[in-house]
Amino acid sequence: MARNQSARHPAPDATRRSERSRRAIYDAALALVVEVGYPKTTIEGIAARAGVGKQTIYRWWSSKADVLLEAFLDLSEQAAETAGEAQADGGAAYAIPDTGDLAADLKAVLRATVDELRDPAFEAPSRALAAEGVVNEELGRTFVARLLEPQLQLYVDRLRAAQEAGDVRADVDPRIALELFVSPLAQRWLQYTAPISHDYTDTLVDYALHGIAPR
Amino acid sequence: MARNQSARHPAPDATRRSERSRRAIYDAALALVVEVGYPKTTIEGIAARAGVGKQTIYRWWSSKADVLLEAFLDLSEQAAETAGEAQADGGAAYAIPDTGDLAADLKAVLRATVDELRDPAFEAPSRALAAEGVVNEELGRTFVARLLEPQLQLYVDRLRAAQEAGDVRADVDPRIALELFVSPLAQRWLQYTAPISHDYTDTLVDYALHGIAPR
Amino acid sequence: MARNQSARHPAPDATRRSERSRRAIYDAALALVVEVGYPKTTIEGIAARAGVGKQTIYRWWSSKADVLLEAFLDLSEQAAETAGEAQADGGAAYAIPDTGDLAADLKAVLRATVDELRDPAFEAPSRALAAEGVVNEELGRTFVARLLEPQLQLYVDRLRAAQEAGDVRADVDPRIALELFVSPLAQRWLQYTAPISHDYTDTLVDYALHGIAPR
Amino acid sequence: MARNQSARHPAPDATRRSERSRRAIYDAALALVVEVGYPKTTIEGIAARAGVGKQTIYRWWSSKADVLLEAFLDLSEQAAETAGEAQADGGAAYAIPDTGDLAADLKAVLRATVDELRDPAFEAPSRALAAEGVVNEELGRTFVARLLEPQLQLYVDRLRAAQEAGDVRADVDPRIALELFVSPLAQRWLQYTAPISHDYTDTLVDYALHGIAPR
DNA sequence: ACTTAAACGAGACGGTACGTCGAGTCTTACC
DNA sequence: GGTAAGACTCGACGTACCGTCTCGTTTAAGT
Repeated sequence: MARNQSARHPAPDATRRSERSRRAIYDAALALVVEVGYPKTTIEGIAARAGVGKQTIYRWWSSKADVLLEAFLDLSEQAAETAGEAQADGGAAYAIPDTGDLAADLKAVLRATVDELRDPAFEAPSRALAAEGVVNEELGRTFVARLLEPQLQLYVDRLRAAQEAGDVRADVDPRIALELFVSPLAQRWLQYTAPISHDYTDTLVDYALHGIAPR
Repeated sequence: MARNQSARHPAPDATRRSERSRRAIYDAALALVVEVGYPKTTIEGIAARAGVGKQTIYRWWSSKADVLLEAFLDLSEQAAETAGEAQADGGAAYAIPDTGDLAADLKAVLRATVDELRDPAFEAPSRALAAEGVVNEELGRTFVARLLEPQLQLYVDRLRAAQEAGDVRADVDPRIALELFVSPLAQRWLQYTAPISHDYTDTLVDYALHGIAPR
Repeated sequence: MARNQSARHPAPDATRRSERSRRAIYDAALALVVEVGYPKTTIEGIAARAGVGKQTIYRWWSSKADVLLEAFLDLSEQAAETAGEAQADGGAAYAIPDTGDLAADLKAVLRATVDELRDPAFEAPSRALAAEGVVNEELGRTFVARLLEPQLQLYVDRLRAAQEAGDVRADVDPRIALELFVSPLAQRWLQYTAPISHDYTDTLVDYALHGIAPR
Repeated sequence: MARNQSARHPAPDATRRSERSRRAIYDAALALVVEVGYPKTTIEGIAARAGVGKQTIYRWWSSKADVLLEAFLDLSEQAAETAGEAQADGGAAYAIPDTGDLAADLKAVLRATVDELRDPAFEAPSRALAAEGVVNEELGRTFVARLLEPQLQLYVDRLRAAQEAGDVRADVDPRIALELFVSPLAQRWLQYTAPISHDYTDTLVDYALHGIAPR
């Protein structure tokens, strides 16, 4: 995304880019999405609030969604760095704890996720990006690759460890397995199909680990 | 949804409504969403294609999303009626077959769902509605209540039957259980997190029934 | 004007016409022109205010200007009848007094005209009709024939009497002569070129009678 | 007129204004008024014909009448410059000739005016503006101040010269005197009360100079 | 008095234009 | 050459009325 190196104009010189403007644009975009919602957030509005010319936005990003995506990635990275042991490779990732009790570890992480999903500063932009991604495949794939997949990979890692510890069957595909508890939460949140809670995610983990058929 | 009896104008007289225009608007809206995509579908475009004045749309619906929602509901109902034993109450519902083999029944239905999700005539509008619903809570809830939940209820029914047959544990909540295989498919489709296939949904059913922990 | 007997529909049956509606339409049209001005007076507005269907207006008149013209003619006739000795032929005409003093008679009538031009109930509709007539030749000619010319004819009559009395030269064309004092007043009023007053019209009469060259 | 510095938007920067667009708008407005008439001339039509966005019109003018007024002023100035000895101050004014024969001078100028009033390129827009001015006092006053009064002033000047030469009585008010021949012509033209011709204006001058009473 | 057809009130309809907003492009002046 | 500012063309918005077209419902003439 971003970086429209398609045959536009001469192609901007990134070394002369104004860091100040970039930050102001990120801040304005995120603030507006929280305050007035994504559909009413406009490029003109972002430019005005950031004290920036419209052209400066069009020079570096290709669309409103693109601006917001980068702003949100930036926000996530900042949050990651702030909140502690950021990973070396710049990923926004914490590892999932491994106390030896898989169920407890998953429940803990999912409870934290539930809490995060309720924080307006995260909810508004991520909802907006998710919505845009549903209808705009390119953005959707970027969103997944840059934000979602790295997080899911943490579950894959934890599940692999569990397989080695014998807590998960060896023939199970971890990438699919994680969806048993992650996707239901995602759908309830995204589509308002039902409320989310700590109890709910606990239940999901239990069902996912042991199935719903009689043992 | 629709029918904004809030203090708009005097409130139109539904008995005088033109059935012809309504149908033409549904057809135009669905066709445009398929052809040019939801964001480029405009009220003016729908009106022009339907051979209808813009005011006729604004008189009966409050937004583009609202038009499309009703158009899609109508389409679903028609499809249900066409395809066979429609329910008495106008519900768009088929029951899930009960051959006695729960796994096989679920796999069959999910395979059919995968196929449907790939039909452009259904995919374009439902994707558009889902996206809009993510960012517009009111529409989202209506979408769920009118379209999604009735379909999910069929799974609830089948799972309850399975509980009585002893194929699902009695302490399992069917409304949550169904999410183990429905939500992962939904998320992959909606967010392009990974490809969908018959094999994939088969696997989901197996994991959901028996869990991922060693038996 | 009015009575569009052109090949429209079957042609309405005037004998069954609702007198009540006609009056209500006249009243509404005149009131709206006074209250909101001619451009903001709409057919829908007149119909609503008169408690009448739009079709009832379109059935009997061909345009907004046409409605107002008849309404104003009706108003003029009423005013004429009310104010005294209406002429036999239904004309809205009083004769100009003939006291033997031409200058005094003309000044008196023009002073009365100045007063009438300041009465909002007359000013608003007649201004509207005059304006429409400037740009719509057909209406303009009707306006002149039905309203203006009958009034000017009174001056012609008075001037002819004056010619017989030797107060006006025999070789003067009365139809042109009257314009020397009527048109300046009309232009000042219509076009706001300068204020109008009794003194002003008195002066006009003096100049017109004796010229501006040295005697 | 124009320049609505009232609390609209931030107020556009006139130095950045596109001269090309302005000219194109003037040309389109005048052409449309001539071709389809004032009522059927629309802002959208002007914009389309001028190859200009609607917003560019709304940015610089407040109404259709305002556009046309400026277009016509511009046309008049151009005509003045083209046709000869334009005044220094940008006034659209020629002096009225002074051959020593007042009657002949006035008749010559009025004959020229009659001819001009028949030129469609002038007639259509000036009729439209006059009509609008009748019903819209603000525009009417601007029309008079910017277009009409400067022309009438020429008559005032000529009449004053005539007073000094002893051809007009000293106690006559030239501003009123000029109306004796100008206003009748104006009214016949504006309101279609009677045809205009060179003979007619000659007669007006004779009547105005010497009056209609016996000498 | 009863019938019946036209006028009537109401208002939905296909349209056109309104005046506004924002998109994305282009130009100007500044640093 | 990047930038703030903002004018530009363009397209869609949602609204107001236009003039036409049904709908029942009066209502007045002719049986």
